[in-house]
Amino acid sequence: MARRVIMHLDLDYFYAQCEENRNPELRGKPVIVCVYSGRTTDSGVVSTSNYESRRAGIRAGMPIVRAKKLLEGQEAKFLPMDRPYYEDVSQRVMEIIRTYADPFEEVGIDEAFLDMTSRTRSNYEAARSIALEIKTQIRTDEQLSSSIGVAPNKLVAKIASDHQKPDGLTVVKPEDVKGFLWKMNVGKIPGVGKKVEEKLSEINVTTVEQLSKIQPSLLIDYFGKNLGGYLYGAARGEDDEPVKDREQPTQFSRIATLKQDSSELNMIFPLLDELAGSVAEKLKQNGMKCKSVGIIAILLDLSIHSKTRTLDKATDDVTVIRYSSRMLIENFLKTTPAATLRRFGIKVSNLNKETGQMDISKFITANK
DNA sequence: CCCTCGATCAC
DNA sequence: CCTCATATCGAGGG
Repeated sequence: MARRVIMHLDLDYFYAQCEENRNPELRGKPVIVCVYSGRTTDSGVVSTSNYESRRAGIRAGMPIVRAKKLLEGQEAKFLPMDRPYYEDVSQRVMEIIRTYADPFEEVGIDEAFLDMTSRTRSNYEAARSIALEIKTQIRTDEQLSSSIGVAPNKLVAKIASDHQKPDGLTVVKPEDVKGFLWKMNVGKIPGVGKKVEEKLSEINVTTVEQLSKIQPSLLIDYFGKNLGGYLYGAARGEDDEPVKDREQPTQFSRIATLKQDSSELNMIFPLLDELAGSVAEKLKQNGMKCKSVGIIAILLDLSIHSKTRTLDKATDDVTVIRYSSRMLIENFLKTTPAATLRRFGIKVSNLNKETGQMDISKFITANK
């Protein structure tokens, strides 16, 4: 197997950039795309903001109220998220870049991995010029800036695309991987979030270099076989994950915030019905059926609880989803008397495309 | 092996 | 002050 050339592409401040394109008046001003929860006029959080906003300290996940304070006196634009619109734009961009790679893997709405090995015959300079070509085409066709990382694997490519943003291009050749990662904070490693970072700092590991000095047995003890093994390789810039062509989604979920905290079924049911309709529609759009239906309850203290039930028969019927969800939340409230809900959600999983799918798996099982 | 549930990540 | 969507893993129970 030839040494791989993997590319990771990330559309810069995607939602906010889409909004700037839709309304060029916004350019140059702080633009903040928000998820409004609908409780009070400004309840909710920041989803994405442009760089004018980030300069003022705005970050994703920040309460809208706080963002407004940071931008007091400035002509900032706070906009509600318009997911369908961004999905349209995303789809067009993905169609463009898909043509550049053999295996191509969409990751979320604004990211993708491309395996460029065969197209570049493992040549990094060839990869660099294709990366520039891709960036140019996305800018020309969709007026979007993007950042690209090129490296020997997905792990390093992803870190590289994040390295110089916005409008960046970072190429990390195999011989440069160590130097590139060495001084980085472990938090830069995908999969290392707040919790893992905290746990690592307990054993005095904050940089990739320090992580690379830890015995694999200790990492596995600490994080389990899977994550421990991954971290051991990650510290060395090693990662074997293949770029895989997009598979079918395995779950759909919808979650929303109640207008008022409540533990009353009558208050929850209208929202439940709406969510059930939404996931059922999503199933039908995709020509899929679900074998499991679940609910998600987020309580006053923001603790998250979930209940799932597997059905006898796969369905895309809104009534089945509605009644399964009703039963699950009813049961949850019965068995958790103190529970007061802040948010509520429905998740369908165990998705199948074909109706005959079950028979095939039975056939395989029977023949083992 | 399958199911359920909570935790974590990261968008 | 605290949104929303998806994937993955480990543990526990069967």
